Amino acid sequence: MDYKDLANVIFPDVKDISYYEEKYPRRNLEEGAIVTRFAPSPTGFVHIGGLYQSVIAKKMANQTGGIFFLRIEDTDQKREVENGVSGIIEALKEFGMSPDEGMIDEVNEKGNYGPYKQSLRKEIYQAYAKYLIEKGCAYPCFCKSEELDEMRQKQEAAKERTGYYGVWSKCRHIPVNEQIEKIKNGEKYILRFKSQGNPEKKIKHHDVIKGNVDFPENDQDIVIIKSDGLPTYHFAHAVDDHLMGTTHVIRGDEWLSSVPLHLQLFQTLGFKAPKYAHIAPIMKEDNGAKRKLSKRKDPEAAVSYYAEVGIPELAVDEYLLNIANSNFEQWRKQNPDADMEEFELQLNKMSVSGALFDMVKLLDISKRVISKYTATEVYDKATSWASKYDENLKELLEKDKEYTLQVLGIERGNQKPRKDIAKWADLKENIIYLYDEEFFANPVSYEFQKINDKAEIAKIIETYITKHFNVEDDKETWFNKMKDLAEEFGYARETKEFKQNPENYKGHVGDISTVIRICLTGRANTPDMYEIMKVLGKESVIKRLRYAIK
RNA sequence: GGCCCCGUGGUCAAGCGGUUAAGACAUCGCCCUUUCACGGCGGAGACAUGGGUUCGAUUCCCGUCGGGGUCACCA
Repeated sequence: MDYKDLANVIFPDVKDISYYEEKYPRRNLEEGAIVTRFAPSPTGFVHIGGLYQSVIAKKMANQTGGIFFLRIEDTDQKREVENGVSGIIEALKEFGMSPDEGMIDEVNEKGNYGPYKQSLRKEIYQAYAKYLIEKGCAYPCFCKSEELDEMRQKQEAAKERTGYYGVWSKCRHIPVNEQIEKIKNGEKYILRFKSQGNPEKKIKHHDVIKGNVDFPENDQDIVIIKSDGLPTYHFAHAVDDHLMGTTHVIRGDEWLSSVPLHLQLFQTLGFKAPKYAHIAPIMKEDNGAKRKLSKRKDPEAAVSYYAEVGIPELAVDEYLLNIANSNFEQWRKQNPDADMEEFELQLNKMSVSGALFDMVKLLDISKRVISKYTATEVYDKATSWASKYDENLKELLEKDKEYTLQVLGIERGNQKPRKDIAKWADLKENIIYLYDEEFFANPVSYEFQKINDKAEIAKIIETYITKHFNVEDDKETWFNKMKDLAEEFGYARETKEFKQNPENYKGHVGDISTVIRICLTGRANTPDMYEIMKVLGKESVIKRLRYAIK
């Protein structure tokens, strides 16, 4: 009885690995092309950190003429969620991170290296597990979980390293014929890797992001095939990334300490190891302590949150890119209109430690992104957001599309577009007063500022309406009339004049225009009033002004 | 606790033996402006700490402190 017999008892029916080696030939890509992937569990939930990884992975693949693929890691049935795969695919799509290969919906996929869902690759893993058994590099372990727990407790009590290794790995030393006998007797078992590592020795590893990291060699006989016949993450990672031709494993840095194990796995399987790029997580400050953005505690951890509040996907992508390479913002400043794709991301410039998530900065980026949109783009994007999250806004926008486009076009498209909308959820408050029905239906109470004498205000307004106001005026004329009005009431035509000789005036043109602004809009702060009057039109302007002083 | 990683302004970060220690966001002031937003200019604000090494350390080494990760039949 030898390893070969053992292997045949355990996996009588699986194919030889040569079958898979031929079925999935090396990819024929140019030198330097990066093949990488996003490999989430199908929980239906995409964490901002997952998006972050995808942004980086996709960018690296695109930049080098490589491939970015999506692999679903569903080897833990306990975590299975209904429609978990499509949720991920949809999210990636929204953020422009659709993969080149992999799952395209709940059941279908594209690409020649599939299946891209691990539960469908069971016999592939088993073939390689069989290969390891034959080589004497893997063995069945009959320990029960209670035994394992007990062992761990002993180790802890003795202040020894925990785990299945060295003298603790009792099943490792069971003779082959006994192993076969136990299996034939129906004893339950799982498969473990027979580690050849020596923790006294160090391995040198160069991580693309973290740089040089030295670890003790791995000597843990980790589980490779679980009792349900599915592989553990570690084993699946080695087999899949080998077969799928992954050149760079870009993943969260919680995996960094598994590198010695993974390297060992690749080596004993006879695979060429990929390069590793371990990404620091996005953190959040919590009572003075730092922790990863948490799915349970932090709404902004979910990628869906950004859609809900109406932050454009592009803004989120750019923010993430900015965390990845801080020189992105310099590049953006020099190339304000360039596509994000043109920026060249460098993995080795990434920070080795986790950045605190900065919503304020994201919103700042978002303001810039939105300020660049045309009125039509704002209309389309805002309407699509509103149709999901704000029916009232949707109605408002759609009631008179032409009018809305004018409203959205105020101070837009020029050299210095307004940067006052950070997210679609802010839009309604920003424009609602420009709609007459809303304006008259919900009169806001406001306070006049410098000029607050009712009679004086009425006189100013009446004079403006009868003597000066004309929607046909060009901006300069309009502006001069405002100054004329100021002068008539004893206010300086120019702010500067007033500042130089305040004793000569009751105030300056700004005080007069503020009166009109407040009467017209109910607000002290608005975009350019000339443009607003143009959009409102003659009738509305007069109606509003009269209404205010009646 | 063992192992590993990290510690530059409030935040993100350049710099990596000799710098007036960049820049962005936030903040404050001024300018621009009929208001606001934008934009422009300027201010305040940092090398965790103690020892070395060195002519000279933010940069190199060690300790301390602080932060993070990891030690599953989860990924």
